[in-house]
Amino acid sequence: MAAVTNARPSARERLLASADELFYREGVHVVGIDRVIEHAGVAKATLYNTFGSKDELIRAYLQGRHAAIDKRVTEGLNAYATPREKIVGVFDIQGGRFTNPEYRGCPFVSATAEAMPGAASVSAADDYRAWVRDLFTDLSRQAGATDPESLGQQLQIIYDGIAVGMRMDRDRTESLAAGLTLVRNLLAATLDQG
Amino acid sequence: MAAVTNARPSARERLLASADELFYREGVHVVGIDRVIEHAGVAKATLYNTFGSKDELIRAYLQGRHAAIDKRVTEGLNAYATPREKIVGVFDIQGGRFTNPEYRGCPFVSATAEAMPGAASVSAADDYRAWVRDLFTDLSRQAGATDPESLGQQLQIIYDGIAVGMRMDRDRTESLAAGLTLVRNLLAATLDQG
DNA sequence: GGCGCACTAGACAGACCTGTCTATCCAGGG
DNA sequence: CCCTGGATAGACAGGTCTGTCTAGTGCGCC
Repeated sequence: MAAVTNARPSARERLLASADELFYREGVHVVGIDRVIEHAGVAKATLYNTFGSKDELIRAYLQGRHAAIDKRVTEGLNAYATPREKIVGVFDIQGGRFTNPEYRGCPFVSATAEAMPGAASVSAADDYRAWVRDLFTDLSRQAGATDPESLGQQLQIIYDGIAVGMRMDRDRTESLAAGLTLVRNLLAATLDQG
Repeated sequence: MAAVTNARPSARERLLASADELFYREGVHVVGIDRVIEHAGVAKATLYNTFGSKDELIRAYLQGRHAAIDKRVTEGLNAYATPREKIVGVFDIQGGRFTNPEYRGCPFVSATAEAMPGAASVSAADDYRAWVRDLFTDLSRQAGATDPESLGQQLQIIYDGIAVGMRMDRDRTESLAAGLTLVRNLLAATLDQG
């Protein structure tokens, strides 16, 4: 007993955790491979055997962020009863992240800000944005919107705008509060009566 | 005659034009000094004599963008009669830029995406964001909003959200149209009756 | 003519980047 | 026992980055 399968995480897991922390905090262009492997305690050859290139490591980092957000939002939405409440719920759930002092903006917006057209980050960001759009559109449809695509897109605009404001402006709670007001008024105007 | 004061632009002007083009199209981190000076046809020593560092060149580039937007918006707004129309006018005027195929997102969002805390780009972006905020807040006040600060912030969220969507999504006109709908509904809800 | 100044070309330093390669180690399974 | 496979450290190649420095050029103005 005490086989102590203390199981130090695998090299792949440590690399991803290190990449997630450093890439998010400082940026995918700013952080070099050497810092990622040094922080992970992993040899450089292991990184290239596992991921093949820095670009693919960035893709894996963004896919991990996507999966984590999906899980957090999907599970969090169970606490909300109606589709309409769930829409506001998305902003509540993500707003909790946004107000974290370590929040540095949407990782997909940041990673693609200076990406070349074919970069892995771009396709990872496309996937994420499609997921957000579908989430809002589906909830809008369930809430009985007459034009759920349009409402979904408007919600995504607010979602993006809040994320930008919370990264770049001083008072973050202010930005989140204004965004929530915007969402509630939008839902009232769109869903109550036609 | 024909003194042909063809007046080739000064080294400073050529550097700024080159930086504006390359930094905006490809990103301030991606484009190196060598490419800026080569495209400008200017010696490296001249760049460092004129601006002192790459960081200050980036600041000058962003200040130039800020001044150009200020001029374009301020002049464009003369065509709109009421404060309320002017608010929508800001989105019309900037929307024209957003739909340009060379649009690559808000230069301040992109330049600061991976900037270190003390970088020149951060303070230039702070100045720009304060200008946008004041513009919307002042117009909201003139339009008779009961809480112009709140309305101004909500408008900035929409403004930022449109810019993000137009950079990252396929169909740009769709994003702009949704944003304009959002703005009009917001104004109707906020300004008509109290 | 001659002075000063803005500019030019380009080498150079020193650091950092991604990615490859060698050589070694160690644990688990047959 | 030995073999395999994943992991290790670290040198290395070849390139790029910012910023400095030297040396020289052309032009306006006194």
